[in-house]
Amino acid sequence: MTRHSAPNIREVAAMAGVSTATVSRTLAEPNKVRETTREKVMKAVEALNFVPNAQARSFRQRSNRTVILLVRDIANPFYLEIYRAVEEEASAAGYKVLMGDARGDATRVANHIDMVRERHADGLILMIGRYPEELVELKNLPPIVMASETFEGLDLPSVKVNNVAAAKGAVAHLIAQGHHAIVHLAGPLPEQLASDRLAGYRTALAEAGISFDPSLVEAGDYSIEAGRQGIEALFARGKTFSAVFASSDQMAIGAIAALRSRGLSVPQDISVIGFDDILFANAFEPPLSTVRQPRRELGRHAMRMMIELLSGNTRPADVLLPTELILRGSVASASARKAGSIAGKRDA
Amino acid sequence: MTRHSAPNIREVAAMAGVSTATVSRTLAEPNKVRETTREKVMKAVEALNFVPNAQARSFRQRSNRTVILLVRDIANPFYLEIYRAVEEEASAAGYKVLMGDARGDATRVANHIDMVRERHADGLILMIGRYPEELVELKNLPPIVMASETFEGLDLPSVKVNNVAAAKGAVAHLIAQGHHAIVHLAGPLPEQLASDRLAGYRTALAEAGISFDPSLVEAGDYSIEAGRQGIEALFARGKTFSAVFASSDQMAIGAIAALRSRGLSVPQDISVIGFDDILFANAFEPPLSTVRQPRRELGRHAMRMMIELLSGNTRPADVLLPTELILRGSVASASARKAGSIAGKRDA
DNA sequence: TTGAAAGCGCTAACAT
DNA sequence: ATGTTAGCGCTTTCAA
Repeated sequence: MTRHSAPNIREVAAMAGVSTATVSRTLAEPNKVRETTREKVMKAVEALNFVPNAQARSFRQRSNRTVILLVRDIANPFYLEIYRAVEEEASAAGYKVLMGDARGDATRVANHIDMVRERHADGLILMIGRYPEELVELKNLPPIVMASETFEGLDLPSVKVNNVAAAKGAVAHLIAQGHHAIVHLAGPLPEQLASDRLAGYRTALAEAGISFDPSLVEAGDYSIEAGRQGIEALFARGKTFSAVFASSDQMAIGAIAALRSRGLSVPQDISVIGFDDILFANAFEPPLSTVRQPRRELGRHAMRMMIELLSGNTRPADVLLPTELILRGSVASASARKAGSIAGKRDA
Repeated sequence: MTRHSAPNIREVAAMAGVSTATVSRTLAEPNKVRETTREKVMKAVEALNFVPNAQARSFRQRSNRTVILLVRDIANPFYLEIYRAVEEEASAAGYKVLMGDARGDATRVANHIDMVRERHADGLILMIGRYPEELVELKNLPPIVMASETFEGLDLPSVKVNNVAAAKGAVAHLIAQGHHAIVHLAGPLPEQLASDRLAGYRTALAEAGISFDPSLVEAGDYSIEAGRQGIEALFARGKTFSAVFASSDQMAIGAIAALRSRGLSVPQDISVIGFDDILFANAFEPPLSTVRQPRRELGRHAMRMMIELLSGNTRPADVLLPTELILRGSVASASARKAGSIAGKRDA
């Protein structure tokens, strides 16, 4: 005689000769039951191959220990390491992580917010740049933590890097190498993240006494394709420049591909700095100079803040993480540029 | 007077002056209630801002319309497009997708299997190469669909490409270009996927009358780093070769980086073909020749098969998808190689 | 077409 | 230390 439906807690209790409460306790807090009882229960659990129904539990407890990590674009490798860190931190605390892909589509964002309202998940870690309309009408916001990006004028707990300073540092490096006509491949303006990096770019120029030329700025969605298109647009407008500061490694890679297809090489003709330091940055040719974000820390903090938000009632403190300018082969000095080709250097 | 807890179906029923059953029906099957009733109910729903509790619903219905997509390594962009397709197909059918990362770690796989046993999810789409021990003891397997990879000796519904034929085609192309000493950067042997591609490689050699040299094969986990290490290992053993067939684009990219750091250039000195056609393949320098997998179709089929498995009781038919050899700049003919610049000193 | 009522499987007061 | 019991919010027979 074979069982076909999963056993429930009552059957275990019956077999062990105890109440369902005792079975529940044995499984949840084993040290709160007498050892002999625990043994009886565990024997029944194993005999019946009992697996507690998590749905019933989370229904009862009104929490399913699941959070949604909603990212701007899941195809950007930048988010993967963040996901990993979030997931590690989460599973250590008994949480699950659902990764969602916004793809710049408002309805997709709305769907994920609904999942929280419907209690599919307890909270939302947001890595998107635009404030979702759906949240406006909600009187009680669900538990939300912002990671990497923030919305202007909305006070949500956040963890991010100092984008203004990071961008300024990257551009200052280009200027120090003798570059003056520097393109900025920005994120989608006027989002906060994109604006911050643009501000850093402008500050670096200003401090070097270089006047800001808005026509050297192209906005895009951080994708390879956006980088390609940004460069094409500049050429189409007849702009000349000797360096590019891109707001993502993907855009930098797209930009380099576009430059190459115009017969320009990097860094001999044009220097390029990206942002993020994705895994591919170092394997790329030339190895990409970039602003490294501490993704692991970003993810860990985001999840920790979420747990804090979910368990306590305190609003977690905002966190600002440091960046690091990683110099590889995609930048050459403007003078070397005139002198000729410079071989790129790669990390171990 | 502000509400602080979410309203439940009973409050809606009370306000609308109907039973909870009617509210439930209005929301689930609106055409089964009289229009006037429907209007009353909807008015109450809106007044109270009622959002049905999905946890209670799935608890009651014993299904939460969630499937887990468990991938080998979430850092490999190959899986992202698959995820997208799975997610699209899923959300069209009212399903959610949870993406899990196996990272070659058995306990991580076990955790995800437990999630299904605990009814956190209804089914499992597996994109991993090793049969999880945990499944052996289970008498009733949870609903599982294999995508891209399969386990030998276990009959699970699967969707994948013809790896033998695809690998054979890629290697045959290298041979046609005059290459004889061809390295194969394989996946983790003896997994099915890795074995199939190795078989294709061997078949192509055999058909060209080239004898198989096992020391030209290096196994790895499809990562950039694995590609790099594979090439280093070959050099360490003093092997010479003029072409590389890698079992993933990531390995191909790692291989090219390693070759470059040895002063060898691609394709002038060494030709390289990858597998997958990830987004970066085309932006890379040189643009990577590769075997394109129909990721979108792979994902769509996997999810459709899962829905079929979950709703019907039929075992979905296996699906075999075609691949396409994409020729870009990373392959040159062996004769052009002799004519052109030889930076490599290793192979005389 | 609608309502009454019985749970789904579990946990957490409260009682013993 | 253990048992009793009352639900969590919803769906779904079954009856009316």
